[in-house]
Amino acid sequence: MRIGYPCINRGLACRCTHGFRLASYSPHRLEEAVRANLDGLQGILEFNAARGILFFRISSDIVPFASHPVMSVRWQERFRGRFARIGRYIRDHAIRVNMHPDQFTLINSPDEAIFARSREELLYHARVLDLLGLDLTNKIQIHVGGVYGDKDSAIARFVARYRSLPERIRRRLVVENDHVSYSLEDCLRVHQACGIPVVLDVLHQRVLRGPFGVKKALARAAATWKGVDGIPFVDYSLQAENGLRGAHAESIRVPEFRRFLSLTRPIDFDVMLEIKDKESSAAKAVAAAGEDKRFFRPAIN
DNA sequence: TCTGGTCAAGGTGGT
DNA sequence: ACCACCTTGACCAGA
Repeated sequence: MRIGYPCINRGLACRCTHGFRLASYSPHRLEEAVRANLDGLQGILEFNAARGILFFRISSDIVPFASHPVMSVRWQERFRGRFARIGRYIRDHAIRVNMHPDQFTLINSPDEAIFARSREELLYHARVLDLLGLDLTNKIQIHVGGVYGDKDSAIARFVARYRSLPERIRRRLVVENDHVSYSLEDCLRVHQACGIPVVLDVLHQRVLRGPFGVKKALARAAATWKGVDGIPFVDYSLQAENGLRGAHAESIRVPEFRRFLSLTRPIDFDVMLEIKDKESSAAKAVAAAGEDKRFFRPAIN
């Protein structure tokens, strides 16, 4: 079990999310942003590794506008060496990473142009992980997408489109349940049809299916992962206690997290904490999980 | 230097 | 038909 957080470290000055407006695009601007993002990523990974936080979601902004027609820089060649160095650091420190293209990436849209753009966006994400030289346990997670008035045909379209994707994308792609349209059960149907591994989002699952059965949900999601995919991971977030519906909590609630750990024993999995205060909650979760036999400690050297 | 409106992309659901 | 919300940060124009 590794524990991590997505994209942003709130305490460090380092960031890997430097961007700019499309209107201000220039090759120089792009190169500056990527350089700063790679430096920032390295800094965040070092911060994390020193604290036993060995799971991290790399921001899709690492190369701004990578799949947009405006892109005119051969960024893969330009930054090959820097990506390779960071990748070596990731491997040497037994870190696992993932990426999560945002909600505009829809492989089941009836609109072929939207699918084509989504495929390009997925290809970009695969290229980043390939440039880092990371194995197939480092995943790209997306949602099933829209319903378009008919869930059965929307799922069938997802499956057909998934099968048509290049192996380079398919081998890293995993699908996550959402809190509006596609429940865990829906994602398992998708898995049955095409073999894609399923990421459990613990909060979304509770929203759509009620408060019970976390372990069963996890066991069913875990069964969709093959050896080459590594152990499964989950997205863990929690509702703000007195906030509006859907509002995410500011900070982890350790007793609740401990219950989650004990409830899911002995299944081994990694945990992505989608919580506002990021590395601060991750450090608390690492401390809480330190007592757990599943928690991963790399050999020190 | 500070502030707040706005940012590539789509879909859903409420009015 | 239209608009807010998604999750939230941070860019950038205008003061």
